[in-house]
Amino acid sequence: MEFSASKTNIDASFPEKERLKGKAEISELFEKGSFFYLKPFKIYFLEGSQNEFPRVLISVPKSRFSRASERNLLKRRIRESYRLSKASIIDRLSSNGINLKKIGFVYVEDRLFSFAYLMKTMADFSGSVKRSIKKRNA
RNA sequence: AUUGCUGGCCGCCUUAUCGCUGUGAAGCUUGCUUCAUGGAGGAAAGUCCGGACAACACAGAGCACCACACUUCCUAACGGGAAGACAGUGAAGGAGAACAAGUUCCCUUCACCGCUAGACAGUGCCACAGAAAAUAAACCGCCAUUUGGCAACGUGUUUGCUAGGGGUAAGGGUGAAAAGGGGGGCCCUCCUUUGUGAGGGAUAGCCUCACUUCGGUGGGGCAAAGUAAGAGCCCACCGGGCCGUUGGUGACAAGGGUCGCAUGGUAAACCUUGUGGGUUGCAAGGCCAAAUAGGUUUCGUUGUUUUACAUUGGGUUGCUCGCUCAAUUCUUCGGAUGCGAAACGGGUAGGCUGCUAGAGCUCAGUGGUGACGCUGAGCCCAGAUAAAUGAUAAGGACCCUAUAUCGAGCUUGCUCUGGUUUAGGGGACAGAAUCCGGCUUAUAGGCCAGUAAUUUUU
RNA sequence: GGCCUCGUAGUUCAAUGGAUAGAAUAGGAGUUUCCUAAACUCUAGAUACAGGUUCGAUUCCUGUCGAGGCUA
Repeated sequence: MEFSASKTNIDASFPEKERLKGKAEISELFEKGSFFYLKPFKIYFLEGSQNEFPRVLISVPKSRFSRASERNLLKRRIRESYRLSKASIIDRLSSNGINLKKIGFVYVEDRLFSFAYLMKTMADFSGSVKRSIKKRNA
């Protein structure tokens, strides 16, 4: 498939241009994007054109974790798990003809989950996106 | 050695892989790659104080408002710290006249602790209880010099009962507090002006000498106390007020004289006195600046309008608006408005700066009881911004629990201040956001010093 | 980042510094009723935590903890 030519670019890095920032950009995701629940996240996404890398937002609400160190720890774990499973996610989505522009991970559980659990969740991510899109179109 | 208290210090380490980010260098595809080298704390937290820095304001003084409040020192400054003073609490010891006891009070030592100016500048408050609660006060009692009534026989300047008035703070009970504290007010003689009289003695107390375990003990000397009743009256002592003296930089302490000395507590009630405080905060402030909308100026364009949607006067109506009638003024090279273009300035998103070399860190010497200061040498040690400093794996050290075994003890199958093995579990509190100095709060575990108690050994 | 306000029964609110902290409602028990509701009677239940000032603290002061709000 044609996307495989650019597959060399998909490594395990997480540079600044793959992060979602700025008030207008984030508002667009939350107002126009769709969402679904995948424990422990509420995941927002917005579809885009081909050959566009998804930009990612990670959010841990202050109301659930009042300690700044807990929020930092969770955000690092989420970012690390996304970074390590990014290649397989994009590969599987593009093979199904889905291109995402923006993704938002919002942590909605009250407990701190371990890194291994988050890795498992990331493995289910692409399948959940596919199901969500099918359900929305139906 | 264990446990407790106080103070100080540390707060996992190593390797590999994959990532994030600052700085420097090189390369080119000018925003990427490669290499090198940095990358959370003792509280980064709470935002409780104090500063630096920045913008704005500002002749000077007073009032108001807010904060602070023993003294001296440290400090850039502080509501912070150090050393002291004084008060309070606790413990131990001592004194505590005349039988014992030793509460309160007093003295000494040690520890802890204090938002510790002023309560004779003024105002307010002090519930309940209690007679009385702040200009003191008479409920039950007690007293007899007074007045009235009744009774008695001893017929009186009588005695008893009772009522009113007067005096009195010993006793009673209340309360957080009852007017500074705890004691004493004894014995004898004389006089007539029967008195706060004179004299003598005793005791407390004071002075002095010797000894001392510094707490006292012993010797000598001087030496208190008015009254019908009662003691808040009198006497001396401690404490206190006022005025000198001495010591201390000072808070204050010691001691002398004088005043019997009713006048409490609360200022974390109002208040008074003294000292200090301009306001806002790095999202301060400075610079660059897209798109869209709007502003100003210029140019272009016959798109629209310019005898009425203008002005003035009259009528209608109580008045206004409205309606209606009449008059006036201007002109195409002009005005108003629309459209298009350009420029200018403001300024949003966004970006850059402020931004990290500092009241800096380490070491050595030195002054000071100490907080801390001074001198010299060396060092550069986070700067993110939807917010970096991480994840995984392996190994090591540490702690806890259980098991097995060795050792020790004896009650001989149990115990442990011990050593080793195996298995399982644990690693806290917590994340820089302009920067410093403090305070407060959270914190698994470990180390050091001082101190108290207990046990063992010498 | 900066600033302000408030914590009282399960809930909503009271209470000059003065004694057993009050009321409504919810809860529990009982009376009434064939049963339930309503009504009536009784009952348990709280000053966020710690320290201080005071004879005495919900109230005054200080510090923690928690909740809510304002500002850019």
